Amino acid sequence: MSQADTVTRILDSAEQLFAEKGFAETSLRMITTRAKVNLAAVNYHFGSKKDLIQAIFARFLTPFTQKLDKELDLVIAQKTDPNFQDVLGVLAKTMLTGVESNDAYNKLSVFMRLLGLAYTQAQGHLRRFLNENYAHTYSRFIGYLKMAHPGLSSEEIFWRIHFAIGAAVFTMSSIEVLRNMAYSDIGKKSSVEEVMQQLIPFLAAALEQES
Amino acid sequence: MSQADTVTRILDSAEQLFAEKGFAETSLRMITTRAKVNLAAVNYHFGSKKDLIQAIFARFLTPFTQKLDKELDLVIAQKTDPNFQDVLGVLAKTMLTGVESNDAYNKLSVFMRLLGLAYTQAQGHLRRFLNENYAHTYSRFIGYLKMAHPGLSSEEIFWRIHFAIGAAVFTMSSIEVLRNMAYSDIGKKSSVEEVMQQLIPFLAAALEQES
DNA sequence: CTACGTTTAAAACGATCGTTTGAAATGAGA
DNA sequence: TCTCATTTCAAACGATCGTTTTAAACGTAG
Repeated sequence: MSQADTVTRILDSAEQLFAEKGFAETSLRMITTRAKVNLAAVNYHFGSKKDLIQAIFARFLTPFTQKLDKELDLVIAQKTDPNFQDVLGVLAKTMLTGVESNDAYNKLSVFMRLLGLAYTQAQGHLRRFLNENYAHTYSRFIGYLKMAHPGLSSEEIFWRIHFAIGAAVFTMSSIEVLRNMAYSDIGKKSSVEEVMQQLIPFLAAALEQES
Repeated sequence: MSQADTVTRILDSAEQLFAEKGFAETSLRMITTRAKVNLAAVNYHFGSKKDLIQAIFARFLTPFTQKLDKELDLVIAQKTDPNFQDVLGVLAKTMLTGVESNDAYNKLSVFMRLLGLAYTQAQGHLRRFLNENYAHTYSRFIGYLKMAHPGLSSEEIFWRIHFAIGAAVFTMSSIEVLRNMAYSDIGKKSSVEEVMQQLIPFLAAALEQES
């Protein structure tokens, strides 16, 4: 009972702090202080700092990829040849499921920032972990996109997807910096939701362009 | 004489290592070892690690923004009302000036990775530094984009530019990871140049879309 | 209540970090 | 050649890091 509390509080605090500062810049002492648990609790419950980082990604990604897999099953069951928008729609739907409140928007953007860090910061162990556990669903998703757009080469699909991921992840990664810049530039502080409503058509236009 | 060598060797080594590992993950001892200079040389010549980071950005950005300013002057002299492509073309031209060799491509991608880190990693001092020294040229550039596309609101311009920066910076930031992923996915290792030739039309399509 | 596995607590470990110190080496001008 | 400011060097500083250790507190089954 109190064990679960400790584990959850560590995960919550670490997630916040890692998203704010990055992995190397966040010490276990910061995490345990914010979580109001003993310093040794991280090593006791998770083993090491690396294992803690992987646990944070697993907590989000495992249910996420399960949900994504099921949604892909659904679309394929309805339509043997889903088009580009169908496939992208599955991703959008999965990402936004359960996202109604502003709070949920923030959780999503926190996790996208972590995803950005996973690419950006070295952390070889993390890339290995993500590859071993989630590459299957990722490949499946990319595969459907290829099938939906036979006119595009595999390379074009691959790079466009990652350009799009880049725009999304970078924006969410530095959204606080950007919102402050936007505020001083245009005098208005956009909400996270407003930013996403600008981002989606931007990505759609870029992904679907003719080559 | 030997001073300039020491300073330059430190800057070169630090630039490489920061781009590979990030700021916090790179120690002064790694830098001075690779540069083959004494550990104390960094503090002697630059003052502190923070000052070294700023010096690296200054070495690239100061001549870059000067060149960009001059190119903007040129375009304005020729055409009082440059269109969207004119303004974006200035940026592309400035970025690609002197970039013929593969080596120069790599230098450009190294610096874009550093720019990505500047957004991503906390480093409040760096954001302050960049803002104090280069915000003027940045604002000027954005201003011309607004003038060229009066149909778009300031917010739309702002966010689209940063979506595009995100796609570019993220791609260049994680280009080695992505090239390896692409290699295992599609069996071919794209060159940096090929990736940029895919990126440019992607960004153009996204930036210019009708709303 | 007692015994025992689980969890928490305080303290210390060795390693590494950025930075400072003081002396040795260097090199150009008088 | 001697002088003196500049630069390099080895060594050590205090601080902080992730991790380990050892014992105390806790909770539950017998």
